[in-house]
Amino acid sequence: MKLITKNSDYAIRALVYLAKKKNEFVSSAEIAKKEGIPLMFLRRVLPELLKRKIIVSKEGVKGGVFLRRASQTITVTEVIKIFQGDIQLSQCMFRNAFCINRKTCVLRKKIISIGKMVERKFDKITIRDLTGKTKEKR
Amino acid sequence: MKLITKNSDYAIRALVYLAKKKNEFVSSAEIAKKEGIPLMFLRRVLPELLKRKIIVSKEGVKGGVFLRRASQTITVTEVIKIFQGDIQLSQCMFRNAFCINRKTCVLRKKIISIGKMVERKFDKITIRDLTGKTKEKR
DNA sequence: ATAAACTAATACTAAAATAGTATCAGATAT
DNA sequence: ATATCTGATACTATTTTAGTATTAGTTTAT
Repeated sequence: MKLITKNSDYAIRALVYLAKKKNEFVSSAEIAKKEGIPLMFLRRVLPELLKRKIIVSKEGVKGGVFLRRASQTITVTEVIKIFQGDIQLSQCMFRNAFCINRKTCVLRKKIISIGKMVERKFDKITIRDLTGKTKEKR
Repeated sequence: MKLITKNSDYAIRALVYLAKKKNEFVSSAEIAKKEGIPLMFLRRVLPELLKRKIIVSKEGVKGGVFLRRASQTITVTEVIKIFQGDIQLSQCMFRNAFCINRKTCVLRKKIISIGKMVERKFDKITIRDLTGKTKEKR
């Protein structure tokens, strides 16, 4: 049971890195190097963040990316959803024709609510929280 | 992000089925048929439950399995751990040599605590809870 | 105008996890 | 003796995740 894949992980790290450097274009090569992310992997991840308008990019020499939105408005949930979609349950609970109890299935309901809870937790974590610039909230 | 795999799912379903039928040997074929689980799959899952002493089995004609422990003592966490192991974090956070901040990494801490929370939630759900025989606790 | 430094898009391969199947040996009730 | 069951194990298929490579196009500096 893995909560976060490399896609999301790398994206989050990149965003945190950018949050620390705000207001200047940073190349993907720099981020990759500093954060230990495979460059080619990162270069497939960043355009997703661009499409969702989380970052701005500029092509060409002295190009790169930077944050488009304030780091405290970007949540971990948002990033995870881009790369991993919604939290999925055991799929047969939805699809399996044999599962007659689908509508009343207790486990299904419980798992859904646990998924929601995880989402809410991640929702409270912003990129800014991960920069170490803010004091931890309890 | 999938919370439960088929292994765990099928095992849980089988256990719930058994919990409803307590005190008689039930064949894996019956469980498979009634619960819509691929028979051969289930027959690989049940021995794991046997090893952990969650069920008792008898070979041969009129053989089968039944619950060894009271259904309210068997938790979903216990079953999930058998098949999925502990909740894993994003692994690079542990392994990646480049992650200098490992010890202080805020995200890592947060994910660990979220994982623990999920575990605690599943820990509160017993097989009995899933039989529909008990009234739901809030 | 052209070379170097950059991103965008896409196609591809590799590795790992998950899902499912098949086979054979042995136990037991009848 | 045989049909009905489990145990063990090896195998294949599918899906997801991870990572690489290629080509095209943009922009700055010279």
